[in-house]
Order: sequence, then C-alpha cells, then structure tokens
Amino acid sequence: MSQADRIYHELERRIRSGELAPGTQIPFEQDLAQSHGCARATANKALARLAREGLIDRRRKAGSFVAQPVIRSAILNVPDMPTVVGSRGQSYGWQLLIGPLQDHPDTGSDADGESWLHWAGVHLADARPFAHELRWIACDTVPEVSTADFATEAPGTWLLRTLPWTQARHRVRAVAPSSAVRRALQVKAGAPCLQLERWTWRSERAVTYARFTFPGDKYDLDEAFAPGPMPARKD
Amino acid sequence: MSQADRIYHELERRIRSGELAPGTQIPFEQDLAQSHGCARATANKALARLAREGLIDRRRKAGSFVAQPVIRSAILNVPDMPTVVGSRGQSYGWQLLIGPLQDHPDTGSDADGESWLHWAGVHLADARPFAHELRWIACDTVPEVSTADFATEAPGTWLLRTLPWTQARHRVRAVAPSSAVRRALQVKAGAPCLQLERWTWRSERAVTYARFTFPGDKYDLDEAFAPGPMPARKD
DNA sequence: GAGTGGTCTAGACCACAAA
DNA sequence: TTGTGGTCTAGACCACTCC
Repeated sequence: MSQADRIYHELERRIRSGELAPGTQIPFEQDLAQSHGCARATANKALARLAREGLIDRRRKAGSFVAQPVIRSAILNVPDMPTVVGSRGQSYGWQLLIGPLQDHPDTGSDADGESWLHWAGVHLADARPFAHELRWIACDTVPEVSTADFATEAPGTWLLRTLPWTQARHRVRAVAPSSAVRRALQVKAGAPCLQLERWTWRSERAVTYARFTFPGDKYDLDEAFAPGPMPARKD
Repeated sequence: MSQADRIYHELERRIRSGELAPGTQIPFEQDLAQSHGCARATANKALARLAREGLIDRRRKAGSFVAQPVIRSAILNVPDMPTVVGSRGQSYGWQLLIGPLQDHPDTGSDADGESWLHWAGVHLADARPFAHELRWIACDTVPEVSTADFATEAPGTWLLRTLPWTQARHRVRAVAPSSAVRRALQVKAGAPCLQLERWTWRSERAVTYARFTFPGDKYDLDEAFAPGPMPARKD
C-alpha cells in the first residue's frame, strides 16, 4: 500500500460513508501533502485517481469537491463462450449448423459493396445446448476468414486468436426465440430467452456481429464486481 | 494532451492495431523516456495506465509485455428509472401498488433479526407502464425510511437522494413474468420480459434489493461505451 | 492578480524477480 | 547479483479560473 493509496483510501472511505457529503470541499493538494507528510505530487496522484473514478470534481483555483453521486454504470461480465462454460465447471463444445453463407447482417442480402460471411451454430455445455449463435464476419476486414473452418471451432474463438484487441459493443434483451433457434436449443415454445448482441470492430473497421440466444433458465448475466471503486469515467 | 498521454496513445494504438502482438516486449521505461525526450516518471505514468487498463503486463526485472487479450467485460448502463425514461424523451411517472409490508427479501417472512420493508409499484413512460418494481429496504441501515412516503416518489429516487455513494451489484435474465406483474405491465401471457436485479449496499451494510421487470419489446440494456480504453481491471 | 490544479524533471531509494 | 519497476521528493513552470 503506497502513500498515495493511503490518501486515496482514506478519502474514498469518508466519501462513500457519507461523512463527506456531495459538494463538500476537499483539502488542497498542498494541505493534504503537509498533513500526510508527503510531497504534493503524491497527494496529486491520489486526488487524480479519485477524480478519474468520478468521486470528486476538481476545478482550478477553486479546489476539489465531492461529486454528486449517480448510478452511473455497472460492469456486466460478457466473456466468450468457452470461458463462460468452463467457469461453470462444464465441458465446452461447439456444433456448426449452417454456413458459410454470403449475406449482409443489416440488409440480409449481398447487394451492397461490403462482403460478409454468415454462420449459425450451437455452443454446448456438457454436450447439451447452452447458447445459439448467429455470426457474421466482414471479409474485407478479416480476409483470413476465407480459409477458416468453423466445423470444430466456434468463430468467436477463432477471431479471438486471430484478431487480438478488438473492441465491442453489446446489447441485451429478452425475446421469444424463433422456431429454428428453439429447435437448436431444445426449448419449448414460449420459453423466454436472453439475447445478447455483440458488435465488434478494430481500428474503426467493422469486424463481426454476433447474436447469442440463451434459454432464460440456463444463463444470466451476473455482474461480478465487488464493493470497490467504480470504473474510470473516461479516458 | 500531455506527454504521458502521447506515449500512452502511441502504444495503445500499436497494441490495438495488432502491430504489437500479445507477448511482445515493450521498451523499458528508461528507453521510452530517452526516445521521447522526457523523464522516466513520465514514461512510468503512461505504462502504469496501460497496465491498469489491462493492455500490458509488467514484471520487475523482466520488463513490460503486451497482454493476452480477452473479452473481459463491458459496461452496461444501468441507470435509475427517471433517467432511463427521460433519456428517451418521455415523461416519467410512478405509481405505488403495494406497501409498505414487513418481510424479508430472502426468507419472505419477518422471522429473523433483520427488519426490512417492502413495496411494489410501476414506473410509467408517457403514462404507460414501463417497468414493474419490487423493492425491499433494510430499516436497520436506513432508519429514515420509516418516515418516507413512496406514493408520489419511487423508492429508488428517494434513496439516491438520501444515501449518496452506495454500491450496487446487478443481475440480468429473461423471465416469464408472474400474473401480477403481467397485469401491472399490461402484457400478454408468454411475453418474454427482461428482469434486472440490483443489490445495493453502503459500507458493507445491505441497503436495498430491487427487482425490475421490463416488457421485452420495450427495453433493452444498451452498452454505451464507444471505442476507447477498457475500464480499469481492478483497484 | 493570485492561487489552484496539471504536468514535468532529475534524482533517489527500495523491493523484487530474473539471470 | 543485477536490473527493472514502484514509489517518492523538492522544485519548477504553465494554464486556467475564480476573485
């Protein structure tokens, strides 16, 4: 525990406990350094971290103030399928159902300029259906996909290995699955399912779009972060 | 854009683009400082940030290396109801259905030592049902709740004002709602719904538990973060 | 104008892990 | 044993903003 961490944790505790109400002014870097017997740069490091995590607002010449609290965001873990299944202590499997087909995820046709390939398959946990996946991959961004074989390996697994450090956007909703998906998942009509969509890109270029469908009773997104600092607000 | 930011962004770009593959060694702080014409502390700040965001691993005596990429997590925005409704350009409303009742969110009875109060109500968007809410509040942690009136204000709104800087844990799943919830939401039987659970505490003490149910076609969790750094891994 | 945060420096010491 | 990251210092300069 560094000195900067100590200053950070003391202030974090006093803010989270309500002892320092929103709007309250926090000691200047100079005073904080003096009262803790350290250099100003050390106090600055602690206050910069509090500001980065949204606990305080800092204004030149005015000082630092406890921020107005908001329910900002939560981290929902959305890992890849082998990880999900493995963390439940089950064996992972993959079964390709359809593909590759040539069509576009938005238009459904291959009319426009971009070239996409399209697959469907099922992720298995202990040899039983766990999630249905629809997958599109942009051939322009990932030319290697033309030589890939997704019969024994899911596209997501292959992509993670082939294109590291992509970025993603997610959407979650509840749906009544189509009959094709119901058959693949072996669920009854009317069974509510969780649908997770993921758009992935790399350096401003679309890489892939995936749509996962989980039986409602077999999966839930469970946010994992324990009591602690909220994620950094931005940059 | 500070000098440390420039070093950070250059390395971030080269890692995200794949130019620096996972496992690749990154220049030492000393060399990085020299090549950029700055002090080692400045290079250290940039590398510390890359490590905090999980892009590199750092080991004493060995150096810094590009980390193995994983789909780690996504930020799903889970704000409070007035914010959700307001951001859709709709007018927000609240209607209390039941409560306060005395029972415990886990046991359903009031037998054990803890004292909880319990409500049910509906959040409205343009005067139409938007979400059903079940709410428990721990009287021991929030004694002020005994004088609160949730006829015109939702418990969550009141709590946000009364107890700033709480912490929360969320879970999301797809469910078939109970008949009571279906009536409140005015949805047909068999309509899939998104259920969001939220546990809230403050300083290790349980504050409240809420269960929101949304009609599947009226709401989806949409993760908002644009291409950019992943949230800090931990601490 | 004055005082604050934001940033950087040049140097230092230590802990720790790799060689 | 050695070299790296981790941390801290004392001082400095600048930009911005509040008074």
